[in-house]
Amino acid sequence: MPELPDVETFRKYLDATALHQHVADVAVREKRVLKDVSARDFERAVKGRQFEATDRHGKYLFVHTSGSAVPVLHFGMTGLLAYEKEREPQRYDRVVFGFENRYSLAYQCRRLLGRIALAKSPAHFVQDNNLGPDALQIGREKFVEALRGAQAAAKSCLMDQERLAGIGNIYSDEILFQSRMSPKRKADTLSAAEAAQLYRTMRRVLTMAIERRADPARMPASWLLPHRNTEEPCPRCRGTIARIKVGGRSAYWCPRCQAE
DNA sequence: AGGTATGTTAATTG
DNA sequence: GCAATTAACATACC
Repeated sequence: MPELPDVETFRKYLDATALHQHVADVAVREKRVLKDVSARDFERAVKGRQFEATDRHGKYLFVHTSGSAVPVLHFGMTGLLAYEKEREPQRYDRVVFGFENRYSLAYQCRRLLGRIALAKSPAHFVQDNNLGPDALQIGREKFVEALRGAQAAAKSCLMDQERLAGIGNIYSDEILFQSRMSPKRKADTLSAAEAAQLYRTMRRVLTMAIERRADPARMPASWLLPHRNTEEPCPRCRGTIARIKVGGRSAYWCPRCQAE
């Protein structure tokens, strides 16, 4: 799940559950999810602190606490948050934050592709990891600039976190589908009008996906996302959805609707 | 058994 | 040296 709309949904979930609470206990159950910090140091940085505010940049969630270090949560392909009272440990719990009210917030990650780090600040983290502007923060001009001159597919550029942060495989497919643009289309062949159109579609798709809590079941039936497989017909023309490899990832698309 | 899956990154290729 | 592609990571499902 975790692309920009999913992470924004996790952020709101954390805000609605764990914000303003004091962390009574931190349990690192799988130290491989920690990036550049030991379990001992991570626990020491967070335990006893209060969760004060959250931020998001691209697919990264920042949790400001009453301490100086900022935990940074990244969800890989299978990460999520679960807040629950007197929660029994579950198999894919990797880090669990326990609060004074006996509830806990578990960071679950089945495939261990997600990571938790400590940053000095979101700005430092963004800089250190060469992240581009957040896909919902970037303006049209900068967006066009970010795609200009790239020989790769526009889809690959949309997913390149150093150009633009937040879009992954599913939402890049959705944006191209709604832009009626082929996933094979090279970025350097886009006209100014097409790039601007892509920008507007990107904003609409991400905004609507957040409103629907990034839940595929809630997305409009006219979107590709709920039919993103080769079994169902294109929701627009009832043609056959195809799958091809673009930049090493599977792109689902409608060859009839999305011109080459 | 082999291929696929919402992500990142190290290694490799051109 | 750079940009772009591929392999590897870990786990589950068809």
